Amino acid sequence: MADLSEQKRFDPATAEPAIMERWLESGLFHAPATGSAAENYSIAIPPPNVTGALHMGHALNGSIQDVLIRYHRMLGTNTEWILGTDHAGIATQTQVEKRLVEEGSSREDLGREAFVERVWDWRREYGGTIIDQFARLGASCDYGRERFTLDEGYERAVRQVFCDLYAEGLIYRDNYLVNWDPGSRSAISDLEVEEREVTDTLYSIAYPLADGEGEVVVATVRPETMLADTAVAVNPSDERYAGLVGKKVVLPLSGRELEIIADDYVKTDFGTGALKITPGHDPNDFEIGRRHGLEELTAIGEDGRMTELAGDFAGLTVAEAQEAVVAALRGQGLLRSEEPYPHTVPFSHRSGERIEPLISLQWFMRMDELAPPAIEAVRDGRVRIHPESQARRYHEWLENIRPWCISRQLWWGHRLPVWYRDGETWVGMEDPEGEGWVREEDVLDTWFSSALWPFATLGWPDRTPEMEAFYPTDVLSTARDILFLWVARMVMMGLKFTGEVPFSDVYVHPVIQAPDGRRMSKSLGTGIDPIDEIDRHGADAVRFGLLAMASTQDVRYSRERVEQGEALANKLFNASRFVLLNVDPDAPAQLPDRSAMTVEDRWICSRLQRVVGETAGHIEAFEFSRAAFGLYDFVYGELCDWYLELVKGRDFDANLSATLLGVLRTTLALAHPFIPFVTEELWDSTPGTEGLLAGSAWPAVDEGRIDPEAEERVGAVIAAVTELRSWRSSAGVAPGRFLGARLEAPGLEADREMVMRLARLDEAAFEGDVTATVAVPGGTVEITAGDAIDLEARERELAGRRARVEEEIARAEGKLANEGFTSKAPPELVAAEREKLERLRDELAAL
RNA sequence: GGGCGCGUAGCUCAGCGGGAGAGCGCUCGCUUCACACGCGAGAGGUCGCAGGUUCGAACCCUGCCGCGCCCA
Repeated sequence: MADLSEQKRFDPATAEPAIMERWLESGLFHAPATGSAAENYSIAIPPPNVTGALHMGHALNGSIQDVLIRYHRMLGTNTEWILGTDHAGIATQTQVEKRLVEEGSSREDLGREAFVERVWDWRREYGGTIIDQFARLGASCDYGRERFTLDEGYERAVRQVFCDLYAEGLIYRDNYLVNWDPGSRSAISDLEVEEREVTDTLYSIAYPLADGEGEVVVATVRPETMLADTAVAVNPSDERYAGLVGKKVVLPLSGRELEIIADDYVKTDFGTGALKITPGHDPNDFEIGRRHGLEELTAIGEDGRMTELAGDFAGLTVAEAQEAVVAALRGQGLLRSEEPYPHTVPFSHRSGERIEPLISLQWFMRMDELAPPAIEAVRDGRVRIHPESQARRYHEWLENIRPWCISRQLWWGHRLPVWYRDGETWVGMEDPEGEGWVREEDVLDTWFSSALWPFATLGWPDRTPEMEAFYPTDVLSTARDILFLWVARMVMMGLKFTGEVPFSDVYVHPVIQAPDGRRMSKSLGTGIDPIDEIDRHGADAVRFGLLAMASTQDVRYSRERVEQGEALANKLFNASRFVLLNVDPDAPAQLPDRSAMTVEDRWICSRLQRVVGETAGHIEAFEFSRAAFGLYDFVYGELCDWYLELVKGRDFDANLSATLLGVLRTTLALAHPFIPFVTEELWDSTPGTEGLLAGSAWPAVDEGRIDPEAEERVGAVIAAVTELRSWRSSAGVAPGRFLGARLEAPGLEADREMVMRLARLDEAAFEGDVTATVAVPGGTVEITAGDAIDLEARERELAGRRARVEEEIARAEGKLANEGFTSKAPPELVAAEREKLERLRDELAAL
């Protein structure tokens, strides 16, 4: 590293790449596949979308996982962080299709095989982007074991799972109402649908009774779907329609007759209380239709245009058809009203287009048998969800689980291992033999393959050494929004196919919002690129900032926190400079005996022991924000502000050198999981270290170094110096000026030198009239300031202080006079209150 | 409509039964021999509102107001 005496600041931009290089070369990130999963520690990264670029969520999650991984690696555990990307069916296909359009070509022009080859080209060229970005963050993943959900081995795992589930009847083909995304021309799952608020028009349409005796008025926002109506429903308890159930109406514009049925789903207070039923184009109607055995007609095709069933309207787009239908109804005098109607409707998360519910022949997976074991696994604690409150949502989702539509009308992905010939269907690990087989065109939902991630990445279905060593994994860290989409499915699949839960702890991290509280999103323009932030502030700063933000609730991105991290890295750098430039580098590599240490040495060691223990506890409890702040507070509030200042007057002998170096090494190790770069850089320059910090041991807590007496004494020194500085400032004493003073406080006697030096007081110069008396723990300091003080400022401040102390005395007296308090509050609290009162009275007297 | 969560210093957030905290910002002062990405000292809050429980409530309970997210 650069010459410490010259370099006054840590420069992440020059230091980071070289350090990452050393880590990668060391092989530390690559765990040997030895030992059992029970003794090893492993995390499977939530595979980022291969088309993706690192966003704040990745950066946060990467920082969290890296803290866990580095911490456990330092504990000496064989630690593996499994890295990889998922093939992101729709997103990747769309990306490549866009390029083809720019080239004046298209997917269809190329044909399936050539198109898929193009996607592979694309993936080879750009698929590594996000992996490189994780490296910028300092993520200590196993870059040598990178996996992709379309790898050959992975493909085999997917096929195995499909075939097994098919053989068991859990995977089947059926006509079903699916969320059709006209944008991607594919069915998508419920979870890829996003509800948005829109204002449509609610039309009331009269359906004449077939017997000519009046009409039934129905309300709908989608009049064009009436062409596929197969019933009209009313609530069975609705007296207005009691006599009509079982009768028929004539469907306008079509002439078909529809039966009036009764179903509880219909709300009596919505619209007219009569509902047109269109099983082919509405999810609720579909359910009602299945209950009543209604015909499922289709008036809208997969291309978003009206079908033959629509008669005169055939060929029109949905929007055009709506207009035409409304016009026709108006012409026939059947349109009773139209009013604006705000409601939420589904949109495709992928293409952004409005979902068209359509009936189509799709592949489904039954979840009702897989869900209960996954519920049980969380209930009995084999999988623990943090924070616990998230478990409830996991349960609710699994308890109400529905069949999962797993087929997608795409070319990029795992093509279903299904072949058809005449009426036959072939599903198997091997392709069918014989002529005339036609393979299913559809591919599997990307999440189907992602659900196998924790074990398919390790070579399942083979019993590989990797499976043995790293499965089940330990922790899965993720954002809330894929708790169902992914986490629940991994648990189900893990239990089903490996017999074990895929991880024992799920940590659900908060969502980082834009500084204005909106979602961070590229489309809203509210995104902040973590790589830009790393360029500006350094990876350590970004990591620290994000971890500090990672409390229990969603938070707005706070650049101040990142700057705080930057400051911390720099502070540590300079504290290290101070130590390294002053100590005897040949000092012993062990801490001196307690008996050979001064009180402040024992104090910092004691404090450091406690902080090490607390930090480990916070990491293990997934309390990253507390851990980060605890580290910051120690470095600033104890190590730099007090210990290094206390040490400045001393001779840097072997004992002090050994202590300073020991404290520095422990502090660097403690901070390493959070800010790995700067700590690694400094480690390299610190005597008594060997090899890389990333491969060194987490500091062992030495109970014998915990020293309540030293903590008490130095605590008193700090309190006294703080009081004295405050007095100096308010008295307007020039900061550099030494004043004569006499310390009269038995408790501080042994440490008077430290108090006097840090408060810039001089006992030898004590002479003349005492101009001020400052209360310090257990006594007073009398000061002879002569003309050094601004009397007026001092008097003003003194009056204020007196008032504050009097107020506190009054409060304490009031409390102690309250019999409820003295009799019911814990005795030690009452005693503490009495002590406090005495102290305050002393202080007042001193003032 | 159901569920979860949040309203604490100008801003972003900790604290979740016994003296209101941090970072940033602000004010004053400092070339104090590691750091001006620094040091020291300060100002600034009836802890959303109203009730209740308790000797004691920012913290527990109830209601209301405002905001966010998830599921219908």
